[in-house]
Amino acid sequence: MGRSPSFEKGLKKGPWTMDEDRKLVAYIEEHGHGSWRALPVKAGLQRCGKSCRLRWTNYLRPDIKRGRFSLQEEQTIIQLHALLGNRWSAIATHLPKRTDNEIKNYWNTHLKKRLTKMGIDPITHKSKTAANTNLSHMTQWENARLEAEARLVRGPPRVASHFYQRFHYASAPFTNKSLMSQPLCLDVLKAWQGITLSKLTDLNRLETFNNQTISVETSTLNNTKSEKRTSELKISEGSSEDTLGCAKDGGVQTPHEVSDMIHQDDYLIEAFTNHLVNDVMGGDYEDDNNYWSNILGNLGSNSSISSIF
DNA sequence: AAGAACATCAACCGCTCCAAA
DNA sequence: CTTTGGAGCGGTTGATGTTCT
Repeated sequence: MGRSPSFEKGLKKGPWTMDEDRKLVAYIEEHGHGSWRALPVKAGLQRCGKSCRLRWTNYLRPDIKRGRFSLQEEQTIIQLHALLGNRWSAIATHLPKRTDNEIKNYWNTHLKKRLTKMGIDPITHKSKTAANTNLSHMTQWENARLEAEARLVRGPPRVASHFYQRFHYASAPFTNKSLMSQPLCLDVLKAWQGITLSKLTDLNRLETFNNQTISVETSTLNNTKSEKRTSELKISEGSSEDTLGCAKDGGVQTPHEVSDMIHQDDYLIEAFTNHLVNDVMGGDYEDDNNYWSNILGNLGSNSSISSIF
């Protein structure tokens, strides 16, 4: 492939100095970045345009959140990675203020190892061992949920394009500020998850899971911090019918059934969307609580999964 | 205390994509 | 239609920091 342009021109490489950072920030704040290729000369930097762009987008940009990833963010990354693979830039669009590079690094240094430790293949996101039935159960349910999310991420559904627009572009229909600034498809699924869990409580459909009740406190879009709900999930192990319960009309649906239903029934999406827009979106969900901490908290400190974290 | 091993993450490289000529 | 060049993406490297022996 030959030598890089920066080598040929004798441009500086390696870590950026504070002075270089200052020059780059000052220039972009005054003129915008414009053509990255032309920027270094105009800004008085001995760097290639590519290096400047990287430094700006991954480090100097003012709208970047740095530091430790929240467990909520971790969950989002894992879910999106299952859905999108190593498409870091696509994943980054769902994590406001995080860069693709940062997410990629975090995945490679933390999350990948953690999933491996849990016996989950970080590429396929499936349980590596048949013995790990609890996790595969969870994975199965998660997959059904992710399929629905994939539909929303990939493009407009066949029905009701106006609904899609209202979701995909967090704009006029919503007054909540937190909704204005980020893609909504994930939130749709969060809401769905919350609704599903709350329905479980309503219908009191409880099965057993290793004789253990996992109590999951859910904070959905319509739940403010002070109005969190607690749902009890009991999952039947050894039952021929997978029943990580999703209750509907008094019955219990398996993840497969839900997945099929999602595939076959666009009307469901519209109905759900309707419900979400009309009944749920009004609430403040900035305090949407933490998936992992709740799960782990309720599993207890003796749990083998807890020890991984 | 010192060196080895491991972890982290900023930065680079090579490649693809895509718009403009 | 083909070529060209800029922008962006994902994989990888390597400097630095931290932990272990």
